[in-house]
Amino acid sequence: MPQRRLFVTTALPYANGPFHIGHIMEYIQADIWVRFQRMRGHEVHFVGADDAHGAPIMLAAEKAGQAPEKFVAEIARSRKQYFEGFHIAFDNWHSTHSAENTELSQDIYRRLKKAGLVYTKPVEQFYDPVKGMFLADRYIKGECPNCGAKDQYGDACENCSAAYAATDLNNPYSALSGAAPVLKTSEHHFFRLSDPKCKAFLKGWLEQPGRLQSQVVNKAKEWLDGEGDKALGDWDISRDPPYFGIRVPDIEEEKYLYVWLDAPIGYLASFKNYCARTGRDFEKFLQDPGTEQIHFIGKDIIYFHTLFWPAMLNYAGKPYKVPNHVYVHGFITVSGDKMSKSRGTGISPLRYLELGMNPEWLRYYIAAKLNSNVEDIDFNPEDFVARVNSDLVGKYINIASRAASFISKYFDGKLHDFGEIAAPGWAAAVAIDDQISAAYEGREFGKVVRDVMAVADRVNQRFDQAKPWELAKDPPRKDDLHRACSDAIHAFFTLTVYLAPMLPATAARIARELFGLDRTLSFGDRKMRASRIRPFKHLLTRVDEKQLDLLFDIQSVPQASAPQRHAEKQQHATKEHAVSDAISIDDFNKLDLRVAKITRAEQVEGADKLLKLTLDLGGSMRTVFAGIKSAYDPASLEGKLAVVVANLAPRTMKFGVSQGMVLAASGAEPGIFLISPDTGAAPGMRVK
RNA sequence: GGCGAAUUAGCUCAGCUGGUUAGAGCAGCGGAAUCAUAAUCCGUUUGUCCGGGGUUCGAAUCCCUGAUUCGCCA
Repeated sequence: MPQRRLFVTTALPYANGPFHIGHIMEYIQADIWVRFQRMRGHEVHFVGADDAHGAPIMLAAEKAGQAPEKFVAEIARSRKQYFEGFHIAFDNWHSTHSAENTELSQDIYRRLKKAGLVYTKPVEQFYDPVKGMFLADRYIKGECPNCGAKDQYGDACENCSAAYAATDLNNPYSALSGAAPVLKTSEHHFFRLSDPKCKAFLKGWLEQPGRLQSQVVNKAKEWLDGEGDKALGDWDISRDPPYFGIRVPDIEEEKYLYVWLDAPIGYLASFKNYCARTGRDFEKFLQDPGTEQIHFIGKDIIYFHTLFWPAMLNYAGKPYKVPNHVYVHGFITVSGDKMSKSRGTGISPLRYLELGMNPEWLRYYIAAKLNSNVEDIDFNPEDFVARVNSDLVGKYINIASRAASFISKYFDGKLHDFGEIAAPGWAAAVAIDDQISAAYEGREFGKVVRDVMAVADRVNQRFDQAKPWELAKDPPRKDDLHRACSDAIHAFFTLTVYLAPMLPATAARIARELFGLDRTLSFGDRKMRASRIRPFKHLLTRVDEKQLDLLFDIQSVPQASAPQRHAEKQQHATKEHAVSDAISIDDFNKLDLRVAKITRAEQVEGADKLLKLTLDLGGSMRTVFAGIKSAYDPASLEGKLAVVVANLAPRTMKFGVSQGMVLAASGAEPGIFLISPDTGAAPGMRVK
């Protein structure tokens, strides 16, 4: 199989807020695909960036009392914790507000102009005389010209659902300043998308077999082939100041490129930044005919990615290349409801992590529901619990769990060598390799999951039929025991290879800790049969339904600013107590750190940061106040293990005496994370 | 209002270009087992394949029509 060179991106998130579950779903989808391609030995470069420009960000920054540069930089800083938290392995993360993007965007603009596809014409638009800026439709309100309803937006009436132009509104006013807008004319730059050669190119591009999903082709052709007032129009690509964006080059007047022009160019900017960082030749790479440029996007931005984007790239010419594929996914709903930030529904990815929920549960669940269609998928809590607990833990992990103990106990970890013989469980697993591979390639992750679980079922069945627990009591049949258990372990390894793109961390642990493999898994490993294993350790816990209750308990979602404040305070506290110079072991030994079990956790009346914890230190009980209210719901803490500084002098606080301190991690980014001992630790144990 | 997509067991979903009595997992029910993180195994129930027409020897699958939901456009 020839090696492929893949340049893969995910849609650029708008830098005006934190990630929501929809972003995470897209990243998980792309990441799984990318990891699979890497396991097949292909060369993959996977990049993303923040989409930092445009009026909404400019206004949001203004509202926050910040320069837009600073505003988007802060958003950018918050991204890392999501990628690390959900094992999303971008090679590079950049921003459209960057030198690379300015250079590339202006370059592409110039080339389009040179190709005769850019022209200017005057546009009359509402202007806010107080703010001193032109107003997009969404910033204009007024009375509906049809039914007279008040406070309607400039595009459609929420009351009678009539559609109209902003200029049709009666008594219009600016949603920003309240001032009556005036009509004002300015010169705008347009991209001649309606040019016949442009449309002909797009038609050819769209219809290239295998390039796009058929549903996407149909949608795009609807726009492309529109007639009359639905005909494809030219694209307004400039904005007047004030605007946070990239200057239109080579003109005297101050004008900016529309954010949607420079946004997709951010894919290339991020990649260029990455090339510079890793010593690659950006232009050479793009021009290599073998390079495949692939974009993962959501269905809401098909328009931009199937019309504007390929046309821009095509007419900009070399070194730019048109996308090879645009892979579109649907939205994620939660219990059937459309996600809505304003209503506070949906799942907060950060909260998911803060609750200590395993990111691979979510990766697996999303994978199990994804296919190659543009369909919405639903996050259903009961379904989530069932899939993770039954499939992942009950079927798949259980194979290793039940077979490994015999191997360790009776065979000193050595596995049976089947030689040329294809043991049945392992053979069944290896036999589906082509369909697994094809399903991954075609983004049919749900099929991967179904196929893998079908084999897991069969392996469990065989294991039951062999009755190893009886064989173990019958010394003459020890060889049968060895075969049955070894076959199960071999099959388990093959299934682990198949699931590795979805469960990268668990697969890596299995490879390392169970099979002693000190390298990353490749798809070629599917046929490998190890000669021995190490003792089995707990691999994956089950989902506790209580965690889901907390995940959906909107009331207790930490306010965005609260963790931040706390983190600042923590840093402060660290400074106060910091031992800046090296310390001796004796100094360290002064600390009496103990494992403690949180037996009770309660809200403290009147305290906005504290929770009152009752700790079991293995015999003695303590009361400790911890400043973790912003990050933890009391109910989620009960029963958990923590680490406590047991010999800290008691301190009288407003709400009582605190007899120690619970250790937690926090950094510049929001979030507080309790330090918890690994499974097996018991209350009272000393931590050293 | 126009165009398009979706609608299959309690839940989540498979069912490719029409072909025998419509499938899986989970949940439910009855049993077995006790190696395994109460996991596993065996057996078993459930469907007007959204409604109604039509094409066909034969339709969940094609056509028409209605309902609901969701998009895109106006």
